[in-house]
Amino acid sequence: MKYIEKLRNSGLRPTKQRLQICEVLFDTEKTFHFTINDLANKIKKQLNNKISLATIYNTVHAFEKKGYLKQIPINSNQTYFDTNVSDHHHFYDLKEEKLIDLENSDVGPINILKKINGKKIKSVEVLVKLED
Amino acid sequence: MKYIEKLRNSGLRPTKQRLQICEVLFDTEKTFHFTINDLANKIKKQLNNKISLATIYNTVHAFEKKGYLKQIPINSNQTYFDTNVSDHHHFYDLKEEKLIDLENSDVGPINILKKINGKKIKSVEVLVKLED
DNA sequence: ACACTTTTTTAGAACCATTATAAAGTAGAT
DNA sequence: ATCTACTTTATAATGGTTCTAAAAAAGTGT
Repeated sequence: MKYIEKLRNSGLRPTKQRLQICEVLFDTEKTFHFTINDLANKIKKQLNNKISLATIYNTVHAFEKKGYLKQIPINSNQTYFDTNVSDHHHFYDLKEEKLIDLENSDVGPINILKKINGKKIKSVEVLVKLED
Repeated sequence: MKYIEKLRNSGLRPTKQRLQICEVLFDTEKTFHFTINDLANKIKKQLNNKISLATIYNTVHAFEKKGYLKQIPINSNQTYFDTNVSDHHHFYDLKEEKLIDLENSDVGPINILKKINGKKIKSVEVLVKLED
């Protein structure tokens, strides 16, 4: 299994559940956005066995901490995650309530001129809201 | 009262509660960021009478819909609002969990090159995460 | 001022995403 | 195989937000 080493290298034991969640998240041609609820449904459809909701939460947070997933900053009652961890941005279609990737090259270079003493910039995230 | 007309023009009846919330939100030298919980505490401190939490939620949402407040897109268990409704952005200090305004002039012009068919850009919001 | 309609406020219940708990199961090391 | 630390699990608890339905207030017409 190709994910065993990846997990072990991160200090995460390669359990059956984690490996299966890896398959659902990363064995896809395209990256995608999801909520925990989306992911739970996807897991139920794709796998024969059940994975507890608590495990899904734990695993997603563990993967996020290790940098295999990113949270998308957006106001919603649910938290959105992205399997695309490269530096990029998002459209948010307010009507359809859907996220669309915006590659870095689709957004001109962003230059933050203001500096805060003793703080470093960790990330710059752009959310472009769309209406009809 | 200076807020009576403002409310009436928006189709909101100028009730005692709404006027008092206006005072707390807009009778300040500087704009500020807040959660509903922050606002409820501020109201409790500044006013003698109690305003129901449901009313605070209703009012904040009404004001947001009318454009007197803005939601700040950030992942948190609470929703953050901003009394500064001008076009601007935010730093988010991850350690202190504090928001800092970033004026539009502090961020170079942002040019979204990608277009989505039949959709217009409603807003462009930048969140700059800070670490030590 | 009064009667009438519509909007607003309110306390409390309900909702629901997320987190905590604690017991059972599993992985890895010796 | 045994031991220890980590992981999974079902379920309970938490907590921000929304809903409900009754009481209060605001607006309108007379």
